Amino acid sequence: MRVATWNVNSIRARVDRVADWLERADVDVLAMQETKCSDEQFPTMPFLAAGYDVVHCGFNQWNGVAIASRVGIEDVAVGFENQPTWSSSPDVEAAAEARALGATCNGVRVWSLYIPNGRFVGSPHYAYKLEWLAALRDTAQKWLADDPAAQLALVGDWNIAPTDEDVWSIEAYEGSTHVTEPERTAFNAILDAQYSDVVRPFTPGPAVFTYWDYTQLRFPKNRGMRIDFILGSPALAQRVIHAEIVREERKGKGASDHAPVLIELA
DNA sequence: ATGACAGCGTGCCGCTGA
Repeated sequence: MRVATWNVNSIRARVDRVADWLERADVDVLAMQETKCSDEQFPTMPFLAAGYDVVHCGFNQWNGVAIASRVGIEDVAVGFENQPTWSSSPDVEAAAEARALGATCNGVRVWSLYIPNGRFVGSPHYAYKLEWLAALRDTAQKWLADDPAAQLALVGDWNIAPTDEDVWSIEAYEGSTHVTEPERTAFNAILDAQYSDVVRPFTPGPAVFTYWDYTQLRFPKNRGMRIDFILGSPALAQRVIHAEIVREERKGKGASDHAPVLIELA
């Protein structure tokens, strides 16, 4: 079974490209992030036409997560237990954002995750990011405590570069989000909860990235960041026989600024 | 060739992204 994650940066702007890649890459399950639309606006038809069922969680033009599968989608969960809430302004009541969607596909529990960006160090959004990661860690730890043999995949855009090798220049990110010690500690806490990065062993660095800014020729110069990850529970991790970052999909006009990340399970 | 931001709506600027 082939499972992938991709921050698509608007599904409406890229649905043909995504559906085309699903078929070409022989993907069974794709978790998407940053669909940037409501459930009503989500383009379901191209997925159905390609042979995939799809579930989506989106409230407005921000965030948005989805899972497409051609091997079944069961027990869909919108958000996770104790997922922190966010309010965009003082007159708007805080609510859970469209950043987490879970579904079981052919025995694998997949969570499509879009971790908050953090904006700038010390901002309310940065505190929210750290809270969000801590809550995810606690809940994900419970999932494994309840069933140590569970096949769990926590996949998506983590908005963290866990090591200095995961950015094209650590100097360029000095003082920025994504590389700070608290963010890295929060990410490592999930690894400590027995989830492992199942892609890195197949795609060692340095200079191996999943995201490249649209500006300043960052992609052709390979000045990117590794921030999209597939973290697997022990039972899932031991099934991984291949993994890759599909740089080809970052090329050309109309590409997302992220590349898909793909694993193959025995 | 991989090539000098992109997508969205309260829309033609401002916000978000990282």
